[in-house]
Amino acid sequence: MTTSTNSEAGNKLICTVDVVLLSLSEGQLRVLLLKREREPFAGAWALPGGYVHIGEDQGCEDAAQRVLRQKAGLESPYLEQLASFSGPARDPRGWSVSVAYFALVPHPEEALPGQQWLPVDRLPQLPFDHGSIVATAVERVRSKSQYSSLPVHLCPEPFTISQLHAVYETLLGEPINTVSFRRKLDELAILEPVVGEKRTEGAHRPAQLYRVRAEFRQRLRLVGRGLNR
Amino acid sequence: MTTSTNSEAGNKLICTVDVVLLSLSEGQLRVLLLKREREPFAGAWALPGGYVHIGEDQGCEDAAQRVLRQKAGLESPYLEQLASFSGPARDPRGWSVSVAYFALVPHPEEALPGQQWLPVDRLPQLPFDHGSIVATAVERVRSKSQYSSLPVHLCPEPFTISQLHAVYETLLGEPINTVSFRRKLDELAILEPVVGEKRTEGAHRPAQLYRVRAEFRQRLRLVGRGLNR
DNA sequence: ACAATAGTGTCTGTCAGACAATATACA
DNA sequence: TGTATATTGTCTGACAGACACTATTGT
Repeated sequence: MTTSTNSEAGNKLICTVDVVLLSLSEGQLRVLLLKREREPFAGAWALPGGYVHIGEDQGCEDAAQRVLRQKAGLESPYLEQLASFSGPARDPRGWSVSVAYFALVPHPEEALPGQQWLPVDRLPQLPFDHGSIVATAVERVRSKSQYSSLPVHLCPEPFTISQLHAVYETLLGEPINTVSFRRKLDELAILEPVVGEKRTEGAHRPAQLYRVRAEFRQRLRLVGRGLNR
Repeated sequence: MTTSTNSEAGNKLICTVDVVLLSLSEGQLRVLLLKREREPFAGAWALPGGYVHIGEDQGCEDAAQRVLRQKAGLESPYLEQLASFSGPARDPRGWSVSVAYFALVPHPEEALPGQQWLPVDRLPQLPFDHGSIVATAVERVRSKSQYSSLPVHLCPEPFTISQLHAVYETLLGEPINTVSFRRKLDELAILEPVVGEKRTEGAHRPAQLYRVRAEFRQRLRLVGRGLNR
């Protein structure tokens, strides 16, 4: 067994980024998977990802934004570093480090060819360790939803309080008191009302529309004592 | 400008780990710095860190444990992944990714030669981006202290509730209600009393000694609604 | 008018913080 | 006995959850 030295040829280390792009549709949290065009795992559905381009990227977050732009056509969704995954076996090409990010977007109209939005609770086996990466991201998002404004990034603007309420309930998997929810949103002061109103299907009072205030478009807001659940 | 390709020679990517080892002494949160023996920044005080050894390490966490063992002589403190730091400029040797970890230990008797424990609030300029890494770690630890059992790893066992209380107050920087604190510890059920008792300096009732229950030596315990402050 | 959802006002139980009482050591 | 800190018991204010009431639309 060779005593490993710093970073010599022959035993190259691979460095990639992977992005867990999440969205909400049909009452389910879904993740974007792409059909891989190259080996390894060509033809399999996997997370969007790619090599860090050291001539081009100013950091791994840059690389993640580039991957999102090039492979999912997205410009600047809410993006946050998740964790790094590493080891000799996770990628058949060799010892690898993947810096994983997660991003949240309102659900797009339709998936492009080679794209698929699958419910995170019913995923097939994924290549590499993408299964664990998705699981980690989902856990993080559900956890942060308990005490932050993170989920607003899943709502297409403008949205009603009821819509946002439903989003939180889906993520947390249990009912949230509507009165408390409104109170919290008030305290947080991340939303601003939009002039127009909105009417739902049926015959009832229309709901005020809101959008996220610019200051919180990229930054989160943490709540003092959670949503209290 | 070259269109960057995957990971060809000439433009090698560097992959390292860095560890923010934290401890509490004289009422201050302190970080371990080591005098660098090699370039770059030979002679400067910096975080313990090193290359990932792909022939030896089973992952970056392994590498971090190895660094702690070899450079600080520690066996298995509480260790958690912090974040990854990357970019073309953070390391003069080239485009680099560092997977950073933080670890908590009771303050050791004395620093070995070439080691130094400096207060995190009064650090000099550090090489690389070690200043940001430490800042991120401190923020994470302070934040987690609000709602988890993380700080127990800073107390030399066995310890009294009063000691632990002081640790929390130091980390959070404000007084914590003693009654609430005891109640929370009770709920958490992470501590178990040790047979012997302890007497402090003066003349007063001795305090019960506790240690962390084995189940929580490596895992954290989260509190429902924080320590409520 | 009726149905249905949006939004608000008010009461109640729970829990963190304050305060006070008790416990137990050494001097 | 006196002093100092540990530990426990009890009261109180703040706030989340429940409930009920008002608002506003289409049918």
